[in-house]
Amino acid sequence: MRPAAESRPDPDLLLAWYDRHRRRLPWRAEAGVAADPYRVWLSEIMLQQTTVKAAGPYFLRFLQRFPDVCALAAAPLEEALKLWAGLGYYSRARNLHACAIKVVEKHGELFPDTEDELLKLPGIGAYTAAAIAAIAFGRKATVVDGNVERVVSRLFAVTEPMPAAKPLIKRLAASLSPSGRWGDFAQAMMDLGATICTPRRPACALCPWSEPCVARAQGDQETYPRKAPKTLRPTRRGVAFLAERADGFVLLRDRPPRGLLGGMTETPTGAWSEHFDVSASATELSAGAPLSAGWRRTPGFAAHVFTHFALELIVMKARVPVGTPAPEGARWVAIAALDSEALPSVFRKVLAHGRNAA
DNA sequence: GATACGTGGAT
DNA sequence: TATCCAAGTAT
Repeated sequence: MRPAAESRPDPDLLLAWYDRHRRRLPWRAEAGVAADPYRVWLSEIMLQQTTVKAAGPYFLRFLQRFPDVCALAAAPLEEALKLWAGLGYYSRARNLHACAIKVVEKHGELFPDTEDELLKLPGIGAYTAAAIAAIAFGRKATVVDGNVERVVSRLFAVTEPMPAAKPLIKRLAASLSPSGRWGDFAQAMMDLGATICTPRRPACALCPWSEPCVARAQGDQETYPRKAPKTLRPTRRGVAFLAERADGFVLLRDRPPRGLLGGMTETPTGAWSEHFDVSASATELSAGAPLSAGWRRTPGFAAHVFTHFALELIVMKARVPVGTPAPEGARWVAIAALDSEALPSVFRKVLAHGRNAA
């Protein structure tokens, strides 16, 4: 017979732990100080599927450039995309900008303070609506992110695999109700998952809820949350074109407004396919080039891994005369100015690969 | 419900 | 090196 946990998790115990271990984060208000909804919103969008460490510098740069929702709404989308470059999931930046405009134009420059209204805004889903309602406005809300899913699945030993278990986990999470302090409680749940109830080697000895944790009692806490088998990640291949002018300019163009890396800047590239012919000649590879020039294949390739596929790009390189006009839709950009372009990491790799090649 | 959508760090 | 993972959302 398995040992059973003998009590239910006490929300006040978690809040007491939170008060002792509260982390200082760039977007987090000091204890007892009202949070700024704009900062809460901005941070929650940035933290979607993104580590605290990665989001931190971006948050500070955004806040400096766009101190409030009006500043963000008044700026062109391109400004926001440039500041977002490198952070990933670029639809977040597009929705962020759209949301700012909507808040200014339809909500009198104030974020709505209920989950239902927040949910109607672009880029705000179930998690973020609950998080903003609780953290920025102190509303009662069940905030369930990946941390909370892990904490709850262990507390109650939920054996149903993710993501099918999400509704059950939400109900179980909702059963953990503090008597107040909903924002602190939400952050405490997430902090517990981030620092104690970690995916691997959870620090159960330091956990305020180790006693009522069913998985801990069973000794199989690391096996939660259970997950369905993952699918394979295919490799796509293609060609990227690096045209470099003698005076230190490279050819860039803008990607379509939606979809993968939508609205961002790229080095011109052909189609990416799982059935790409790797043995093609330089002439064949140059067929999709943005302009005619002496294209040469550089050794190796620029490799990048996305969530649902890996990418290997052959980098074709050409030196062109200073007077060469940019083709329709493309533009010459000074190498010294690349840092201020909305260039995703994959294209920074292409540039590095091509420019390092002989 | 399944899939598209980035990136960099940890193990 | 391979895999997993991180404060999810939109379609």
